[in-house]
Amino acid sequence: MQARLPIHPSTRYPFDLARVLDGSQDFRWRKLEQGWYSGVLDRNIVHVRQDHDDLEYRAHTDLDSLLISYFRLHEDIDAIYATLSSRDPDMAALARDHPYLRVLRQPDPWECTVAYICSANNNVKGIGRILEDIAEEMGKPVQLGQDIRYTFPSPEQVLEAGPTPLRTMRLGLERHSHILHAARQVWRGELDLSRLSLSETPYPEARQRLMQLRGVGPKIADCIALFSLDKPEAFPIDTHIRKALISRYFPPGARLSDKQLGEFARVRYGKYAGWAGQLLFQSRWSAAS
DNA sequence: CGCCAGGGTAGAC
DNA sequence: GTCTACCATGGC
Repeated sequence: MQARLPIHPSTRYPFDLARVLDGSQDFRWRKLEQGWYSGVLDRNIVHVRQDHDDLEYRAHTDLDSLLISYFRLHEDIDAIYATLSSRDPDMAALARDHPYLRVLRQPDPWECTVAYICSANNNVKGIGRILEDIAEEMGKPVQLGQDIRYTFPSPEQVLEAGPTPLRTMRLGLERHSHILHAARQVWRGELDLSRLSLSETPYPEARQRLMQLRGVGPKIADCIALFSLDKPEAFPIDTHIRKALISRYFPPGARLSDKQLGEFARVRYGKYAGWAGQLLFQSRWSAAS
């Protein structure tokens, strides 16, 4: 089926599909012809394209609510940017320079967890390659027209496949055992990811639970919380963010722990600190030194 | 060939 | 709490 969704119009911070998807937090989007993109969301293959203030899509079933949630089409993006800008002149400038940034709401926290376990000391291309390899090996094929993709395997599917395929994929850095361990924790119910996404589970608790997984430290826990658990105050601190914060707000050579930097960011940027962090990340190569 | 990539862990002090 | 070696692979 084909369908079309209205994009909540924002004059100041317009929606731009290509800029949202290219090099975004979600690694499995592929570019097709004529502005179409191919993705797999929650076991659905979907093609999306922007037509002015509409989002067109092709899929097997009605994905209106899924796409509205994923792209935050009904959210007041202006309000988020306005909050950040009012709190910090530096953020106002960054918002002007990067008006197309959106933190996507990824529907499957499990896939997000695996993705960011694989992000440690890796680049975007490498992360995407690992995710595709895992999906092709252990997921199920889904087809739309000539486009064949693979669903991301559930923890159960990963466990059924056993340790051998993950090992032979040579993921590096003990990633295969981290993924297997995480699959066990989730499958046994010792870690309930869907419960972490509820508002009754506050950010600090969600973060702490995630960090009980092997290969999930503070940075990766924050990525999972921000991108798939609806915790906008989560503030992932990597090497770029560390440098950006210190160069903008502290004397050169200042020594601060990541914990101190995270607290600083949440106090300074407020509830949407995570969005501020993404703006800093976007400007990582253009930032004045 | 060497260096880097959106870190995490374990062990040392 | 802070510092360090080590982890493994692909891209350039």
